[in-house]
Amino acid sequence: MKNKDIKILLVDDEPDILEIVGYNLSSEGYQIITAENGIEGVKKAKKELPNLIIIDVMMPEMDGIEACELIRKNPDLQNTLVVFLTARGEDYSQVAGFDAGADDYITKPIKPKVLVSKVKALLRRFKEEDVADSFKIGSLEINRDEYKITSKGKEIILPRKEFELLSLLASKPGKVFKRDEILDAVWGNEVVVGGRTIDVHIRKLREKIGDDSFKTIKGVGYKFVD
Amino acid sequence: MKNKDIKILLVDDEPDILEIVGYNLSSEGYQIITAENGIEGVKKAKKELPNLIIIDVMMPEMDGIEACELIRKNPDLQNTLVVFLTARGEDYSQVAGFDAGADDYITKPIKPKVLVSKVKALLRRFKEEDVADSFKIGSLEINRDEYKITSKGKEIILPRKEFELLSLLASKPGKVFKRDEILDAVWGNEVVVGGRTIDVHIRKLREKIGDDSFKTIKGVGYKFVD
DNA sequence: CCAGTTTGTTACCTAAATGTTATTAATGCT
DNA sequence: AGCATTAATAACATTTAGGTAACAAACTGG
Repeated sequence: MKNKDIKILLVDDEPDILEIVGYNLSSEGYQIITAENGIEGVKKAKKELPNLIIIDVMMPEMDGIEACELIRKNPDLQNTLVVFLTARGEDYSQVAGFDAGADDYITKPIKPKVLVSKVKALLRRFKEEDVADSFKIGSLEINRDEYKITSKGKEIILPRKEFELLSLLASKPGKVFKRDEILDAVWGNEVVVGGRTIDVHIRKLREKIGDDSFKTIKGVGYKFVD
Repeated sequence: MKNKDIKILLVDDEPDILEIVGYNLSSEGYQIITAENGIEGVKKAKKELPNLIIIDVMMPEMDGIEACELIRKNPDLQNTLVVFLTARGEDYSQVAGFDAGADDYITKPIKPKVLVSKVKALLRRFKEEDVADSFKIGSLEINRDEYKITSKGKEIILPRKEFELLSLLASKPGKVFKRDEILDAVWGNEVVVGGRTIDVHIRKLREKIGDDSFKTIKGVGYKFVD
């Protein structure tokens, strides 16, 4: 999921805040929707189903806490992230906010950097859940995003090339990867390396993961077996 | 410490206020003690040693400011929190109140939700259990809200960047954070820092927290291990 | 079984990545 | 302003991943 597919709803009664926050987030590529009070905010949330809602705690008519509670009641918005804007020192709002189902809060005065990185961080979680770039093969567990490999419950640290080579082979157990394919995928098609390079890396993987996991098909390439 | 172990003293000459505040707080489980004037308030404070005192600024005989000053003089009440009740607009009392040693104030008319959240927030420090945004990793305890880190029971004070870096890495033990990710999260994606910046901060953390807790994955990034 | 070819293995080298320390710059606090 | 703390950088040291060479071993087809 790309940033342009992510909708963010901003709810604040101060147009200045809407503008500055909106500007900073849209320059990251996010789709921005705004609302100027809690009631409108809840309405738009239900209609637009944003991925993230940034809502001011202190607003006339309906405050952020109340709005958040309403939002949380809507089943379509269960997975929506809610972030509160609070004035520094309004400590209580954090507590009440978390009670109401907020995922995070940002204190005013707003620092664009903080704002953007917080939003990114929150949405990263969201993206990760979507993709889940990890898989299991027998006793082997590979998490590409976290760069983590677990073999028989034990964590193994692999250098980059080895990691990439393993995760390539293990991504399709049983498939024979030709040497050309491997070079393309792991080294890049521009890079030229010597003839023994792949072998050496395979060897290291055999040492660390287990000899039987890697089969050589002479004249063709290698395959990973469970 | 649980709510039922927390004592709150309410001091106000208006029985209505005592009742509404008392009701809302006792339904949160707090122990409530009341007093109808400043003199009685101070007396009960010394006797009961409450964790929190909510005291009206405007009272006959002895006003809240005076009472607060007396309370602060008592060594047994040094850690007691004092919150003032003031009518909106009585600006002077805030200033005078903080001088007198108040920790916070609440304006009338009292909104139960605001009151309760404010009290919760103030009392948070007494209750380590239900603190939001804090977590434990092995012998390490991180409380993001309070900017506090405890390692093996000993409190460690970390500067901002180090704190943020550590709490990032420790938030997902085992996950390898790529240098880019770290820069994004800790420094913000706009900031450009030199190539050795992360390393230097990692180094400081290794000094303070322990060398083994941080693993380097060359060409990728760092990870925190238990 | 033999010559040619492909792959395995080891040891070694180098560039790139990271570690370290000292110094400078920025920030915050009184 | 002046001190103390923190952050960033520069300069240098160290480490390691990754590549290679050189040789050994294994497979291949005839």
